Amino acid sequence: MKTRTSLDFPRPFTLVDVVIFAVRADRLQVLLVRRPAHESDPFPGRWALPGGFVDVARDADLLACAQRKLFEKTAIDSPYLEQLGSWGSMRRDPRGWSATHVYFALIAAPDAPPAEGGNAAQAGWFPLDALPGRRALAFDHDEILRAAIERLQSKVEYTSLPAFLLPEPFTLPQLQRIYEIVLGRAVDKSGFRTRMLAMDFLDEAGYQSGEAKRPAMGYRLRDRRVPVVFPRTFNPRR
Amino acid sequence: MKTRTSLDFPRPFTLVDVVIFAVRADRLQVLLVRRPAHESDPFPGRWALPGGFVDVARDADLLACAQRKLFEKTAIDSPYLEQLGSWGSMRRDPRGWSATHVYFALIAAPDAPPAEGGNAAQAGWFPLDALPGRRALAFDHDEILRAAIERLQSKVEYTSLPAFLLPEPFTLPQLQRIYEIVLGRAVDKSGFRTRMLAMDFLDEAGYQSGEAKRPAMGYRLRDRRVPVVFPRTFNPRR
DNA sequence: CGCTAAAAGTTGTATAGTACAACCCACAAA
DNA sequence: TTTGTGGGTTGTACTATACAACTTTTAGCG
Repeated sequence: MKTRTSLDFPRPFTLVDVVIFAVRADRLQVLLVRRPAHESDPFPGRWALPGGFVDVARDADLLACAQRKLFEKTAIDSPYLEQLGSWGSMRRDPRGWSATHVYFALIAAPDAPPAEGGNAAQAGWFPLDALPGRRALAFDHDEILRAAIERLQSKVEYTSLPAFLLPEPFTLPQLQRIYEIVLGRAVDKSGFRTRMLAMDFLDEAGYQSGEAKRPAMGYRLRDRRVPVVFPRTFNPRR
Repeated sequence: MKTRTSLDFPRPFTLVDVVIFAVRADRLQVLLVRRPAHESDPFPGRWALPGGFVDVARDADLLACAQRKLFEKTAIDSPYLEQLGSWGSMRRDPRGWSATHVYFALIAAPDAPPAEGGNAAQAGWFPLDALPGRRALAFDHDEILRAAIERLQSKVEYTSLPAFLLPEPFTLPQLQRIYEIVLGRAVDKSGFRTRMLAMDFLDEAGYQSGEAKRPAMGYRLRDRRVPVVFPRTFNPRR
């Protein structure tokens, strides 16, 4: 290895992309945007994760950049946001060596379609079981999205992550439903309740009437910044 | 947001750093290297994580770059290597906006000091309880190192990660010792064994005599690429 | 006004997986 | 041959939970 005293060498592109999850219509969905149609752009017209180049003048750091990109697409300014990982290689972008820092966000389901935010790019929600076909996304976004889904599903087994997919206050049956949707299987009601309440991360917020037959207790997260980690996973006795 | 048709805008620096862990002398240790002493370099003479700029000509992707940097420092070519995360901001490097992709590696303890690899940089192993003082590392490497330690310790609670810190074949008592060193607390022998064997990720490799009084069964990992995830954490009855 | 359906929430039981502790076993050194 | 040390096993108590049956509270309706 040579010691580099000069900084005069080629630099890769630096990007930030965001995988935005929400539960809409009882299904886990992801927000995708369409690439511009100009033939001069890579992957014109293809669906892609929202994101783009870091702007060294505007973005103080990677997280701020991710928050900016998320806000531009959803007008949501304080979602749950965690770093997923980074992908970089000389091949992933035809324009040259590029590396993207990927975050994943969990937001409460908006009923309306995504805000167009004044910018021309189309955006759309895609249920995970109805994604654009394999290899259909731009760049390596197929692979990134798979990694995000895997991370989400595995963390849902042993954390309170799904709580970030609901607007507050939410009830325990609602929360359980989200767990079942993300995990793709039924969860026992009794065990679920004792576990959630035992972890002591929820604050009561009064009974929620009107939603169902009998009013259910509403809860808020005591700390919206970080999920709670359970000491065990949910283990059905197969 | 403007659509960027031109690629003529400033790019951040792109780096890769590696946090290399090993257990030596019954303590968890990290490999650090000294920054060059030139006053023109940032943080001259300070300890830092091994790493540096991505070389767009040599490095096919981020992982390859991390492997290269690790090999240059340790001459080890197939350790356990996983991505830790990335850190990027306009402030972390005085030379300008920079982003580093950080990997963490677990290697079997080398008895010899780190290979100097022909390059002048000094390198040294530091036990976690005897690190250079707070704020002593270059860049934001203090923060990165703390994150790496946190990730390692939390994953050790519920994965087979410590197995990558031992040369094969290893015995269960040896493996248990590594768990105890990393976790910083005693682990029950009986429970440890049943758990490890129940997870079915070890292959017997014959009795290892000479190590202790009574020969112990040696084991090899069935799959050296990925750690095994346990359904529960170790939970002493406080 | 009471009956009924449906969802919220509770209670009870069997069981799996350990934490803890006491034990036996194989070898090496004296 | 004895003895010490670490490897490995066995046995018991306990805890969380999976599963299932149950009670409670409301809305809707005749």
